[in-house]
Amino acid sequence: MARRTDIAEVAKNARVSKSTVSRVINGGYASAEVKARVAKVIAKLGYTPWTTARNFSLGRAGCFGLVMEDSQSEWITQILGGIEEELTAKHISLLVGSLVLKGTYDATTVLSWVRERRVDGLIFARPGRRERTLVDAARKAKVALALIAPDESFKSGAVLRSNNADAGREIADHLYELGHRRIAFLGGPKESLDSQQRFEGLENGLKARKVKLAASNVMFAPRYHPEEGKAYAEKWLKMARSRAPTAVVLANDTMALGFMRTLHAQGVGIPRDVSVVGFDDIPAATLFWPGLTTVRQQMRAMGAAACRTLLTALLEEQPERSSLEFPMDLIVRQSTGPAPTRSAP
Amino acid sequence: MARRTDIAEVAKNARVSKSTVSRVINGGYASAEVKARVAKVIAKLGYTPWTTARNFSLGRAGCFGLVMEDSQSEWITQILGGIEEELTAKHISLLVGSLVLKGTYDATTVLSWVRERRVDGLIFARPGRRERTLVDAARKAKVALALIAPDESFKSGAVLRSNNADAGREIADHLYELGHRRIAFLGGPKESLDSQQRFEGLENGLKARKVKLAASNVMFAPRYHPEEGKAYAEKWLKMARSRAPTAVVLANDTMALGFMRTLHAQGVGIPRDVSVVGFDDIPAATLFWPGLTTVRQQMRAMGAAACRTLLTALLEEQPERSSLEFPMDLIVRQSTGPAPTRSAP
DNA sequence: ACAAATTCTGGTATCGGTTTCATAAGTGGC
DNA sequence: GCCACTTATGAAACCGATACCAGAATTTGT
Repeated sequence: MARRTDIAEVAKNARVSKSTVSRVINGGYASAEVKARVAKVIAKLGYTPWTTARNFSLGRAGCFGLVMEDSQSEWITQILGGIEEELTAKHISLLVGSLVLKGTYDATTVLSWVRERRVDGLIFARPGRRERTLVDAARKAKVALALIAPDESFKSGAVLRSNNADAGREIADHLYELGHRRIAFLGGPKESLDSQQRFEGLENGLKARKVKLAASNVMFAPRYHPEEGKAYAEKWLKMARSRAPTAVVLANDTMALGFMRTLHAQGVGIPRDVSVVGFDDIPAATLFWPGLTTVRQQMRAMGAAACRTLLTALLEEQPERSSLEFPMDLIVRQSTGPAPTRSAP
Repeated sequence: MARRTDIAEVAKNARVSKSTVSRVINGGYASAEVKARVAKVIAKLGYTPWTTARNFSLGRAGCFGLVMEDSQSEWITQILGGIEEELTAKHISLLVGSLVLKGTYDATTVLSWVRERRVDGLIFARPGRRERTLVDAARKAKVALALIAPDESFKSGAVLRSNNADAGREIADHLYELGHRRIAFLGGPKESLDSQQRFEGLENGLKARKVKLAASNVMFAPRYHPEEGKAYAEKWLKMARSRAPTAVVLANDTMALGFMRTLHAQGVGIPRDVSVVGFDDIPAATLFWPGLTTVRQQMRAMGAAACRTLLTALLEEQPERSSLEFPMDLIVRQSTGPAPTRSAP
């Protein structure tokens, strides 16, 4: 088994020292003549530095870890797309680390990344409550952190978040302009900041239009789940048409789809009888009929930004400490339409 | 900045040599007394070997690479779940490698894993045509391979695949028992082996029941896409009810949902007027009304198996060379029902 | 023209593990 | 009680890159 060519072999062939070869590769002092000669030898031998050796020498891991919950995996494509983009663009090609799925809340993997592999940074993609202890542990271990989260209370690390409040306001405008005045909101768990912020945005947006959300039309479900949408749909069906909300905003798409699915099965027309708005723009949102009006998060951009902050922290040795807000994009599909005229038969 | 404790420090504290500490950790000769003493010191100092150094010394990368297409990302949760399971169970805790998404067919990342990082193995999750060149390149580079693919023509590496044919037959039985005799199949691209095998299974299953698939009821779409399902739905709507298939099998769920969505919008009842079966069991399959009857692949098990073969190849230094077939699970939901009675008004 | 600063280069130490080798101490067979 | 074999242990080499340092060559400044 022929050994792979190493830096010493290149040095020998180019009649220079290992140090010089290293400098040519990484950009230190080197005369034009030597640079050219070494480059030629490298090309001829097809030499590539061995990443592991380089990382070992530099005292790095050469990778970031990405942590996310199972249920968040809808976004993974986008987040990873953003990360890839950022890392391959850099001359220092760090490898995207790993990804953990914790069906059985298994923190050991993540902790082993920190303790044993000593990753150069951790990206938490939309950590839930259970992940908070992990985030704290990571912070204690002084790993560079980037959090894609609505939470502003994190005391260190970069925080990337979507502007839920603006999105809520935008939805308010959209619905108002369609003539809706009786609007309902079904949030996720009370502790979910996303849910809270989305609600507040909606409420403020409506308030600016002098529309009030009736307290009875504001609810919070214990979990983001289609069944919760279904439960609310059943409640909606029991209301007198003259009092039922003409538009319902649900804090995420799965709930919204559960809601629509149930109404649909009962012959309720969407948006004829009620308009529906979700959050997140999951793939299924387009597959449905009618297509779900929803709000998209710039996950790709957030993934890229997370990476960028970790990279600067790593290269410039300064702790990352920033907070960035990303606008959300309202995607109007067919599930929202003009409010039904009050005088129905 | 206090340096992390290294093996030398442990050795000093336990009054033994580095070699001995290493042996205690990795299981070489060591007297019971020494083992205990070293273990105690390790616990006291909270020592953990640095993965990068270990890998460097062993000449390994300590990670596998996972390659998949954007569009395949529906399965990522399951595949990764299986991989995680397998790796964390092993005492030799290899880190799950990375994941690439090639919106712009970017092979450089994967090739850099092989050339620079020198990954210990590559897992290709359902590689498409474009990935074939990558697979070939990887094979040429003599990296251990595990392919989650329907293709049996791969000459080396482990191949994990779903038993599409059996699934096709199972669907045939299911539909036959519901009374369906006029059945249609809409496949994916002609070159897609998955699609072919699914079709053949269905055809054979029906043949065994003496039911023939009319040639006009067998089509192959140029891509797996909801629009193709929609196009076929429009065709279906134009057929005379007495000649239109009473059940349609589509080669994947997105097409099936596109099909259902279009019919639904036109007031066609499912399964009252036509039964629908898909393949893959994507998350959206449950969100729809009616829920889509489909076939689930054991992605988790396949991910785990892929890992296992790579691990044995790595540890026992023998090239992996195997082929495993996994049964698929028919998930009956509401989109299939009794065939409509022939004598409709 | 000479000192100072800058550019260039090679030798050697270094990162933190594992592995080889030599040697020592037990262990068992006959 | 001697030889062969297994078990224990430490010293030193090693993996392949980068970093530091000293010295040589070149450029710059006055």
